[in-house]
Amino acid sequence: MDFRLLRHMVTLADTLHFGRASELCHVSPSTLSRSIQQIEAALGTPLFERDNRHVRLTPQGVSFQHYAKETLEQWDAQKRTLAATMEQLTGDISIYCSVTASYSFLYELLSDVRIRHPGIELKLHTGDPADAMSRVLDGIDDMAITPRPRIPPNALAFKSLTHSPLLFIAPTQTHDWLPNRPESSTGAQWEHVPMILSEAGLSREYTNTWFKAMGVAPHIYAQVSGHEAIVSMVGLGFGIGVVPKIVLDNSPLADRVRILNVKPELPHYDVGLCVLTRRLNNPIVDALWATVEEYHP
Amino acid sequence: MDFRLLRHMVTLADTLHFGRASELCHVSPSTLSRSIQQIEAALGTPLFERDNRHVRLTPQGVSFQHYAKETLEQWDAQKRTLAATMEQLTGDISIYCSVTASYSFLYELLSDVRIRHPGIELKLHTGDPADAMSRVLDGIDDMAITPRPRIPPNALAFKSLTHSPLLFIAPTQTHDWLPNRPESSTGAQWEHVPMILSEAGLSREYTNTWFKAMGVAPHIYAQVSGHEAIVSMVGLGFGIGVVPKIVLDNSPLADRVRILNVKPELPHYDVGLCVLTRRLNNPIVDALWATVEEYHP
DNA sequence: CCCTTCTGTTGCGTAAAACGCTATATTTGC
DNA sequence: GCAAATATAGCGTTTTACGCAACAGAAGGG
Repeated sequence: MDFRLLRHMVTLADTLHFGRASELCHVSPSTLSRSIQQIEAALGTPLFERDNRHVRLTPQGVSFQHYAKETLEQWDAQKRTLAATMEQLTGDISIYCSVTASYSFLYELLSDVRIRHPGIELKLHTGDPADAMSRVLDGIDDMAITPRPRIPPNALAFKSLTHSPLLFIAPTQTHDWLPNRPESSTGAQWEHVPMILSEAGLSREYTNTWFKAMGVAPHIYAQVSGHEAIVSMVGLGFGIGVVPKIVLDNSPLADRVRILNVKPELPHYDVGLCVLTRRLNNPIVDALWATVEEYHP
Repeated sequence: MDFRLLRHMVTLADTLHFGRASELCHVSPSTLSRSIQQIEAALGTPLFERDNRHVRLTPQGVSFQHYAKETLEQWDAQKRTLAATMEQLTGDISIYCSVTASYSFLYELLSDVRIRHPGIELKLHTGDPADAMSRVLDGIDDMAITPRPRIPPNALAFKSLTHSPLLFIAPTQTHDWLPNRPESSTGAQWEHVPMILSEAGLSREYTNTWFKAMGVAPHIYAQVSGHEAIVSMVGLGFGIGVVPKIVLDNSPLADRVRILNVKPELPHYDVGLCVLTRRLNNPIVDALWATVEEYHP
């Protein structure tokens, strides 16, 4: 069923005259006649009673006339709606990040996006940064804040936002298991220190590498998902943790822990935004990406 | 815009896969691809983001998907509605008749029609029978109760329902103007009798003819539209009236008037139903007409 | 890193359909 | 009874739609 047929039907219902209706529709009378026949065939019921001289709506015709008018109106309304949404960028973007990221640098970035593109709805999902990349690769989220991986998958685009040192943090209280000279670490000093580490993710990989270089296996007291919880547990005195400095800066429990001046230091954390390369074809994603680029060229 | 395109769009939106969607739609992938392009061209906005490997709805696509689903559903609903109305005859018929007709023989006829075709809505318009034929010819009413005209227009079909003598009625009280020997009428007897006649219509024509045969012009006291009012005025003693017997039989004022045994008698009144011949193509009109035929073969 | 597989799109020849002109049948009004 | 009006069927032409095959780009595996 073509909308043109509906228009023909409505016009004929208004004029009740094939000749005049066909002029209004800019078609020949025979075309109009066949249009009506086509609708009637599709419905299985006549819409007009007609002879060579008179045209009159059947009860079914009256019903269908209302239906057709409404349908055509809804079509126009839909076109107008879509035209309106085209004026500005409209749509959702979901971003996966840690709680810390949502508190710190991400906030000002998104504020700016919001002002420039009020039509874009941002959805922020927070969770363990270790899951970030797989969520983007699987298309669960459009973007994610994540430490730059050592070998970025080439389907992903990555843009650094900030660097942050990876720090050892200890409780403010003294404990007998604290390494006495962390500024010149040895495997023996660290062998029995209870460690509170990420279950997975880059910080865990770096820590593992660090311990391997020390020649000992870490004594893992707890594995935690999410850096924020590490601060809490360290603050409670359960052990020594490893978190990026930025997490500490944004933690309300920062005064319950202290930074250990450990040497050798852990590598810096290169935190950035990642996105599927092909998603940059999406104008909304691209608009956000472009905004990020201005902040971090 | 063809509904088939909408179906294609909805299917693709559900599967997000051209190959599978095209199978579900029983078309080739290329056809489906072009269908989507056609909709997008009509709307001026892309509905899907797609590359050679991924298909994804744009915000506009989400909006249009809902629109399309609803539109298709309404189409199905409309088809179901029309199919339901096709099961039984549905529609309006307007019948024009006198008050008397609506009280007497018409009532049982219409009761029967109502039982047989509950889908037919009967609209009864009452008024002066003199207008009946023109209202049918002008298409104001579908049918009318009317005395059979002497020369029926050949666009009209007519079916006798009942015969009724045309009667002279007089007040029950005596008046000096009453004809003393109506059973052998002369022009002199009737010359000064105040007559209460229809403004128009067959009863008036017959009465005019009758007076012409008497060789006098009637002394017309009042011209009335509608026979029922004639009974009232005669009952009040204003003059002698001419009405069909059937009107008298149904009048609550019948005991206020008496029938004059006038000779020569007026012709009988042949009351029937009339309809435009071409309106008999209408199944509803035809159904009613067929019912009448059973009553009056 | 190359190769295979998968998948949406396009070119093109064919098939279908839609369109308008004309003729026709029928009705209406004078 | 004749002329004007009017919806519709026939028919040739034009437009449109369809599917096959080829293509292009992307993902996944060895």
